[in-house]
Amino acid sequence: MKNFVEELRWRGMIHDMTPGTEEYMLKNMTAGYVGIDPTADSLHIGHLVGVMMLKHLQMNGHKPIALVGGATGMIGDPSGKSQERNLLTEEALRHNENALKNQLAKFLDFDSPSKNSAILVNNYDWMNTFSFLDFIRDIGKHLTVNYMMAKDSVKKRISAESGTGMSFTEFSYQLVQGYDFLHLFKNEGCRLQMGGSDQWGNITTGTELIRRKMGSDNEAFALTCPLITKADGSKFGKTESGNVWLDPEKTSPYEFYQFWLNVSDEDAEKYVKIFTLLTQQQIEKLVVEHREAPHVRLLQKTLAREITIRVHSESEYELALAATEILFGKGTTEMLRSLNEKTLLGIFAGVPQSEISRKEFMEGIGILDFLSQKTGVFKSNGEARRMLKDNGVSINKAKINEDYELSINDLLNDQYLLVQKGKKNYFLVKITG
RNA sequence: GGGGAGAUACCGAAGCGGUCAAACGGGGCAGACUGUAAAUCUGUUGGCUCAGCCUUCGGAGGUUCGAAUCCUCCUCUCCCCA
Repeated sequence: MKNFVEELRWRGMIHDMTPGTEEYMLKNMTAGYVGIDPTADSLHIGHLVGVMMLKHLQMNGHKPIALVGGATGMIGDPSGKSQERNLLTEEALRHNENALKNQLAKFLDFDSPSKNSAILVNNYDWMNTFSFLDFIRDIGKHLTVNYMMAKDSVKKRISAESGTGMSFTEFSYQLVQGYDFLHLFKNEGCRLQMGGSDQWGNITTGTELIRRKMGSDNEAFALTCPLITKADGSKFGKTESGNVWLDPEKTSPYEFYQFWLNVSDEDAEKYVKIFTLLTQQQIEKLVVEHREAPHVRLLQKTLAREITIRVHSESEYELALAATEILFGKGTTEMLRSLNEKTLLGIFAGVPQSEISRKEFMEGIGILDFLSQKTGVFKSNGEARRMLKDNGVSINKAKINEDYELSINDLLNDQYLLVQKGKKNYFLVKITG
């Protein structure tokens, strides 16, 4: 067996683990699982650490299990939450489960002929038919409320500061998650649960339950990774426009690529270890090169390339790269004009778009009206006016001022206008009809 | 049930009869610098037909030439005592 734990260790992906985990895994092929809440029909990059842990698990010869928390998602994990969660319907759950599996397949091999093929399970399938009475008798009996109350996630919610209190439903969450582990232990021989460090409490409820129910010679293990942080203290995985999703409909490959490219130097060193499969030697070499010439942003580019190709595709990556070149590189009006329609649309796939009829355009539109009312680039005429005054608006990569008059000569491919607010915000306007 | 404090723009928070579209801080956006980074500096941050006008200070009324500021009622939040 390859040393899975060591692999995670040098990558900085271990926060805590139960004693004996490393020793056991060196000797035995181990099935391990990570739980994913099916609250949406796409993963976002916050899920990626868990997914990468499963990936390494499989690459090191162990068996990864992705557990979709259909049942637990219906309850809502109280960890780190200050409020009760909304509950999902079964229909939504199934839809989400499917979508998640497709995305996970980009990382994990679900169809391997070997014994460590990845599998996907949904705890709804075994919790669904588990009656309340059976559950509290067979499972609830094994753990004391005292034990459950001692968990941080519970303590925080019960304490006086959080005025809302905690429902019985959420209180029982850890027990349900704990039972998942027990179920997988019995049915899949699963001995390891992994997750973010905030999951430690929930995971150990599972190992505890297994020990009490199965006897102390049946060991189960917990392994958590540190919460991903950003050097500036803001939350990882969020941009101004919200979550960064794997689904190209929610976050375009271009935006996705940009997210990773914009990572700070400090974070890039961490992330390249966590989110790419490059070897230790390769990464060390990259880090050295990066430090010699930080402005080249070798780390960010490598990081962005690796993840974009894995999540999307080689060609999506090429397109994102081309878009980046034009938008931020030495992109000029001439370059824009030289693009054919297909390339143009490909590049700006993730950019907000709006339409104006040709008739209206030909009749002449005032620049203020165009920027606010007609296209929504700015919320109000006042804002548009200010930005023009501040030299913050470009059309087709050329700065314009308040006196600018739009004409047919501005159209790219005879029907598009590229409006730019500041350096980074693009809008594509299409002239229709 | 009794007593007290409060509700101001994206958020926090000043203002307590006119000079208030409302100080200050944070956040946002833009400009300069730069590596599409960080830090820094500058501008801007209700709307419009923009030296002017219109709508905003929990809601509804009222007093006044004039109200975010005073009065009445209502709604909500927080604190203390039972």
